[in-house]
Amino acid sequence: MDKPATIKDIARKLNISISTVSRAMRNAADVNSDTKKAVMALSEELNYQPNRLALGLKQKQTHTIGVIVPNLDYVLSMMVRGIDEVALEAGYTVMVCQSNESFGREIVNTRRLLESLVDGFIISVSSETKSFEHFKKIQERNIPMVVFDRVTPDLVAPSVRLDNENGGFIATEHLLEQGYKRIAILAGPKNLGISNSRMDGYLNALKKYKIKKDDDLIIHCDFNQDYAFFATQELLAIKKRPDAIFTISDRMAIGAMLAIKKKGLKMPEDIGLVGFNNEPVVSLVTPQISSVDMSSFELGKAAAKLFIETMHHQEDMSNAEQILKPKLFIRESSQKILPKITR
Amino acid sequence: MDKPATIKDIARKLNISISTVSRAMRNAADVNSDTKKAVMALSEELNYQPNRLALGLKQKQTHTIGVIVPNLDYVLSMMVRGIDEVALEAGYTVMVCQSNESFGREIVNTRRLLESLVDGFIISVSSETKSFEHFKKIQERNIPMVVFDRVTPDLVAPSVRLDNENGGFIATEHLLEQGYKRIAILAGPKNLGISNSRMDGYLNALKKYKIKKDDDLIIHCDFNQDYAFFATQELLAIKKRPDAIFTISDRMAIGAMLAIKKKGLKMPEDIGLVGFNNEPVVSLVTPQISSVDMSSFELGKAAAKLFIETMHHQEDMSNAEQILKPKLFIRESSQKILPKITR
DNA sequence: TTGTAGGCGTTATCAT
DNA sequence: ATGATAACGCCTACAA
Repeated sequence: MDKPATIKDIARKLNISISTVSRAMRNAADVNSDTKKAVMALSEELNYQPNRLALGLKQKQTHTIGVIVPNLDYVLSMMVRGIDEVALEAGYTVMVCQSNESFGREIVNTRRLLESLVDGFIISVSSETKSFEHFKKIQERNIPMVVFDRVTPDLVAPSVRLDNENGGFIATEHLLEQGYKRIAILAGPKNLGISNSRMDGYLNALKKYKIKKDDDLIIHCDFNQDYAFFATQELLAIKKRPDAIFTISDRMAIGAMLAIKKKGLKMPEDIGLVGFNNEPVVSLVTPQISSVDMSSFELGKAAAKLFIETMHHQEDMSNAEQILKPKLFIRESSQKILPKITR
Repeated sequence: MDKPATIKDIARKLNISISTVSRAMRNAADVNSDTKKAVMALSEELNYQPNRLALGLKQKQTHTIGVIVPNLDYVLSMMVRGIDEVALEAGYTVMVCQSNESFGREIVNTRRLLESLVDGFIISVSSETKSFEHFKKIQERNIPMVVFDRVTPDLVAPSVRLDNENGGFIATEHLLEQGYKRIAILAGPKNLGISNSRMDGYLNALKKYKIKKDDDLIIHCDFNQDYAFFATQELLAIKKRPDAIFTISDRMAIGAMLAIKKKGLKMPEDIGLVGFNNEPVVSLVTPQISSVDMSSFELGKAAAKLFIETMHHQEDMSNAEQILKPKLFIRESSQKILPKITR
């Protein structure tokens, strides 16, 4: 009972040829229904399962999509679920690899998946990645590739992402509308497009409201609660401290919140706070934190759909770009002015 | 530049035989260093990458581990990271599939991975799964398989899990020690071993403290915040309401907390609450929720290590069982009696 | 040290 | 309707 049955075994036992069995399996048109039945019965009995490696080797496609993500936090695991959903539907198996935000791991993952002859890639790049040669190798081979979420201009490929600039803008504009004047931003690593875009949105909002940007209020730190905590402590220590903080992730917002509480400041009265991602946790903490929502699950689905389109179209789709609109969820941490009730 | 270079291409260009190239690649002992150099140079130039399918087909092993998990929530994604870590180290690629808590998806995933000739499986079973035939097929083929986290007696295999019974016990005992008398439990689906074990621990603790179990206080509900919310509302509505609740997950604890707050009850004074998993969120909410910790990352690593052992050992390891000890983190939600300060 | 040939499990082409 | 055969990319006896 050890090694799997092959069509060869079936052919031998049935005294017919391999090719007939092969045809019967995929119930091709021109095969006697009796032999077909016999083949089916025996393959059932022997618990036959096709060998995907052989198949892949032969047809040069594996019906597998390689997905590379920097981690599996709340947002990304939702996206992966979305990808999975659509891919499965379309008959693809998904192979998920985590780069762990490491450039090296990303390269290894890419190579392995390439060697495994995946039919294509859906990628969100690691925060450490500054060179894109490993991904360009994919493109040189003409293998379909879609990037999602963390998109970068250095990598020209069909992409699905949030309108991060707009996300940064609406978050900041909201704070301005609430009357906050000195708004700080906790941004991510400098090379990360997602971070820069959100910051651009922040800067545009300031500009619109004719507020000069103050470099003291712009902090780059790791995507991480602890860093955000310390960064916020520093922010709160400067002479003219900010009266609001926009963080480009909820994790960071949590860190900021803790630092604010520790300092004894009240939200939204003393200081406003807006995060990004709208993870469930933000409505569980006190005060509830306002946050920019992207619907991660939908974004994942969109990425997979775009991928499948890319597969089927012959033309170059490298500038297909799908941009989802963010939505701000306003909560206690930033709502200084209560909405008027009109009647 | 389209299709990948093969050793055949290299052989042809170098006017040597395929086997020589093959040997040179894996720098076998008996190959002229000049030809070796030439091969290396050319393979570099052609950007040669071995074809894993061909390799796998030939050697009947793919250096790939199939991992099947019910979802990618906080706990499981930490475990997957642990698995990934160890597997990568050992030269394995990990293929993660989510069953989405669906029996059907689990079967499909298993079949696909089997067809892909993964070298083995590391599995956490879906909550919906009551029949295990699909997994037994793996074992019939003598393919190594380790189950982790969600382990069940219906599936005999090497396993790594938390001592869930003990987890339930220490949580409940803690509540009893704090003076709570009517302790309810929000358990998971009835067929889920992880849930039953935690409940056993709960029952044992009651027994130890000579408290009769009260079926009104034992609720089975989905692993889910909303269900827990409603279940708790019902619990709080009965005439002799519980004065403490133990939930077998933190998600459920959150749901319970919300219901408790809504009812206007105070933790820990009016009612005690203990969760399970010790996810970061429990120390962010107010009050902070006590929770039983399992170190998910370590558990994942242990699972992968056990898997690799299983691979290398010839003997049957099906009753290898590794059980990690849980640890209770006591927080505001259950600490009625403040610890005495001794001097 | 290098080459030849057969085979891994499957499909596809061409016969029959 | 069915069979024989070559091929996919690689490895491995065995032979030279």
